[in-house]
Amino acid sequence: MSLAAEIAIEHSSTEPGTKRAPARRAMQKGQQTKAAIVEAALGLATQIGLEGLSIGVLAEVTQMSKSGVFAHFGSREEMQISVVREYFSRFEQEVFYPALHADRGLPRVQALFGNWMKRVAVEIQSGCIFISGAVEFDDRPGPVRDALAFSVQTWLSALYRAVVLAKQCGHLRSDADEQQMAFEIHGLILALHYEARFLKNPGSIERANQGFSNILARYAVTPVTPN
Amino acid sequence: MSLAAEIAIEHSSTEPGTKRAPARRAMQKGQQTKAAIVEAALGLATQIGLEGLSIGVLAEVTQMSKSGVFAHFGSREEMQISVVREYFSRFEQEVFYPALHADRGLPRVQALFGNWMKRVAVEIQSGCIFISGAVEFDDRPGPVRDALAFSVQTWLSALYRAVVLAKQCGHLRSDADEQQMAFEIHGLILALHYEARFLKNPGSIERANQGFSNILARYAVTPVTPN
DNA sequence: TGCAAAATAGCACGATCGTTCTATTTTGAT
DNA sequence: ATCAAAATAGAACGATCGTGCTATTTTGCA
Repeated sequence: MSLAAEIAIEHSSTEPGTKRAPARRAMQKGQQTKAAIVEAALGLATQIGLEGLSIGVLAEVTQMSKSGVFAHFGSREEMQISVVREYFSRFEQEVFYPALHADRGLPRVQALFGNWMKRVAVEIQSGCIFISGAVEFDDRPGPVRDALAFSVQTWLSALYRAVVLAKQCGHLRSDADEQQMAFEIHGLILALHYEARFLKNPGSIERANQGFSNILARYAVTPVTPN
Repeated sequence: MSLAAEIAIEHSSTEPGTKRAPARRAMQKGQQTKAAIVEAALGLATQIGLEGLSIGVLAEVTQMSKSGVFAHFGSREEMQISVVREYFSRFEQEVFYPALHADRGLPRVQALFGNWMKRVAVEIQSGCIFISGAVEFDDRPGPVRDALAFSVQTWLSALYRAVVLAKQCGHLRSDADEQQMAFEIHGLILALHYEARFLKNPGSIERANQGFSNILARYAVTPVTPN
C-alpha cells in the first residue's frame, strides 16, 4: 500500500486523447492497442534502452503506421514515460508486494532482496530499465528522467523502510546504519547486473547472494538462517 | 607493467592512414589533430555516452568538417574504439600505476580502491565510460563492445590480483574468497556512481568508503588502520 | 442501422546520421 | 623552392528520426 500511495500522485497527467467535457463514448479499442504498443515497447526498451526506442520500429513491431502509434502518446517522451510507468508497475507487482507477506523485520528484508534477485537474474538476459535508464538520463533533465528517478527512489525507499523496520523489531544491531545497509545491498544488485550481463562472468548470482549473507552477518543481531 | 603488457596485444590494428610500403613522410599534424579530436570526443562521451557521439557534433566542437574528422578514423566504430582506448589509458595512469607504489598486500588494495574512489568522485559530475558503455553495449556485439569489455576485465583482473596478493601476504583470513571480495568492492563503486550521479543522493561517497571499511573488517586478519 | 467520435493510415517536412566521392589546401622532406 | 603525399574541406547520397497535416477506416452508443 505504501508504494501505491506515492504513485497515485504521479499519475495525474492527462492522457492525450482525454477530452474533459464530452466523454460520451467508452474507449476500449484505443487503450487496448495502446497497451499492446507499451508491451512491445517494454520488450524493446529492456534490450536496447529507452533512448533506443523509436516510433518507427515500434510501428513495425506492432504492424501499425507511424502516425497510428504516435497518436497514442502525442510525443516520443510521453511514450517513454508510459514505458517507465509500466515497468515500475510490474516491478512493484513482482518484487515489492509479494514481500509484504513476509513478517516485518529481517524476513521481509530477505524477501525483498530475494524477489529482487529473482528479477535481476532474469534481467541478465533481458536488461533492466532502471539501470540502463539511469545511465541514459543521468545528466539529461526532463520528464522521462523524473519518472525514472521517481520510480527508483520509491523502490529504494521501500527497501530502506523495510530495513528501518527490521532495526525497530530488534533484528539489527543497535549501531546498524540503515542507509548504509540499503546502499550496500544496492551495490550487490548493480555488480550482479554489470558482471553477469556485460562481462558475462559466471558465478555472479552466487556472489551477490553471498554478499547479502555477509551483509546480514554484519548487521543482524543474531546468526541468520539462510532461506 | 602487468596491465600494459596485456594492452600491447590489443593495439595491433593498423590505423586507417597507415600505408605499409612507402612511409617516407613523417606524419605529425595528423596525429596531433587526431589526438585533439579524441580529446574532445572523450569529453563528450563521458557526458552523453559512446553512442551519443556523432561525427557531426565532433566536427562542430573541433571546428572541422565532418569529412575531415571522419578521415582520421575511417568509421564511427573506429572512432569510438579510439575513445575507449584513450579512456582506459588515462584510467590506468590515474588509478592503477600510482597504486603500485604502495606495498604489496592490503596497502595496495587500499590504494587501488582509494584511487578508484577519487576518480569516481570526479566522474559523478562528468560520467564514466566503463559504466555507461557497459549499458550501451551489453547486448550489442562488435569491436566497440570488445574493446570496452577488454578494458574493464583488465582493470578488474588487476584489482583481483592485488587481493590475491594480499591473501598470499597473510593480510587476509585464510577463508577469504578473493573473487567475492573484488565483487563486493565493485558493487560499492557502482552504487556510488548510481546513487550520486543519477539520484543525486548526498553522502554516497561516505557510504562507499564505509562499505569498503566493512569489507576490510570482514576479510582482513587484523583490524585495519584507516588511511 | 445511422453517425459522430475515435482510431488509424498516408504523406510530407526538415533535421541529422554515417559514409563516399572529388576538390583543395597544407605539410614537410628533398 | 619544389612537389608528392598527407590533411582537410565540400557536397551529395540514402536512411532514419520525430512530428504535423489531412484522409480514411473503425468503433460503439443512439
